[in-house]
Amino acid sequence: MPRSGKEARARLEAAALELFLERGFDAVTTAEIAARAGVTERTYFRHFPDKREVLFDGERRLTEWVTEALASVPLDMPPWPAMRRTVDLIVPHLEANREAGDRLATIAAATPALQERAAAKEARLIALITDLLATRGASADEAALVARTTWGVLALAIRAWRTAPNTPLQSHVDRGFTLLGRLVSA
Amino acid sequence: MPRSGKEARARLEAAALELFLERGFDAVTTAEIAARAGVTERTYFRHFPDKREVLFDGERRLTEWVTEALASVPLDMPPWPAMRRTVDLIVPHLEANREAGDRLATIAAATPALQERAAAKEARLIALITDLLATRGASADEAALVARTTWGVLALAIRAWRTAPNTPLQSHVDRGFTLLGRLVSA
DNA sequence: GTCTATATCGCGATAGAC
DNA sequence: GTCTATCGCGATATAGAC
Repeated sequence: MPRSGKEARARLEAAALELFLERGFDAVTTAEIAARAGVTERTYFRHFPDKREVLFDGERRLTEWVTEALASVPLDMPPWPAMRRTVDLIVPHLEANREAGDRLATIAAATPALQERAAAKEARLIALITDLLATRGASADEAALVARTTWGVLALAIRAWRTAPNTPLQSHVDRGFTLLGRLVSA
Repeated sequence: MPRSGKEARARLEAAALELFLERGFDAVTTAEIAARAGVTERTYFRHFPDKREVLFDGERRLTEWVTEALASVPLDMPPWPAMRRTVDLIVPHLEANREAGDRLATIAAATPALQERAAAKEARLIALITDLLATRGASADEAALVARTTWGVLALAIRAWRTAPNTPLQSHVDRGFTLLGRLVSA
């Protein structure tokens, strides 16, 4: 049992995932997660602020992808095309991590508390994108609108992708933007 | 102390609002809310499933407004214009209930747990709108996209309205849709 | 690491309202 | 009288303080 923080954290994540999939989120206690990971409950709460957060480390990576992707887009590109390109750059990451996303979706589907947390994470991510776009020179309104709308298309595409898994995510994304364009201009 | 459930519930809401504004959400216990309302803590939890929910009765009215507004829009109107009209119909309600919204925003601003709940409520409302639009004949994708996007514009307009209170909400809404149109078609 | 506050929920009994 | 809201008591788990 390595005491090194990183490994304990990883074991906690794995233990939580197993237990949640076995019994469902509500039927598992933090004490049980800690026990299966071979640490004390106290240690659990040193790594994660609450019972839900152990499931959302993937979300951290998502924000990194977004930040990096947007940073790689030329500064003279206006907000909307910049975000379209950012979405395109994130898609491969999402495709490569499909299973993690599906697992989370499965567990969260039965747990309102996790849906809340997920909604909050998405809101925070949109706020981050808004800030990044504003830094690139967009007005506050424009930044907020572009962030919300483009991310909305991506979120929608991901959902469609879950029900139609054989179509590449990028196709769902493209279809979403096309549809949006048709709707708004009509 | 009347036994009628409605009054107890109303007293609980009022008591919670007062206490949260006095001391902040985290510094108030459910026992204190119940005490000020003249009931037991157990009774609190019979009316509200958790400590946060007591603040979100207004949200229930919001969903009613949305449902009614959309129901009043002719069925042969396509989803996007139908939602634009729906938003216009909701705006007066929002303007009439500005104070309640401001109060909630004030309390929630300092409380991540309430921001989570608010994000979740918004997600549920968007899901409701999606369903309503689908019932009117929109495809699943179209319904979801229209719901998310139009509500996004409204949410944004409300935020702008809070910082620029002298401009009518409707102007913020119109500005949002105009800006969106410019962005998407560019 | 231990200790504790407090949110949340189950159950049986009671008491207004109709 | 029947309902349903409320009470009183108790149990457990999360989360934070010391």
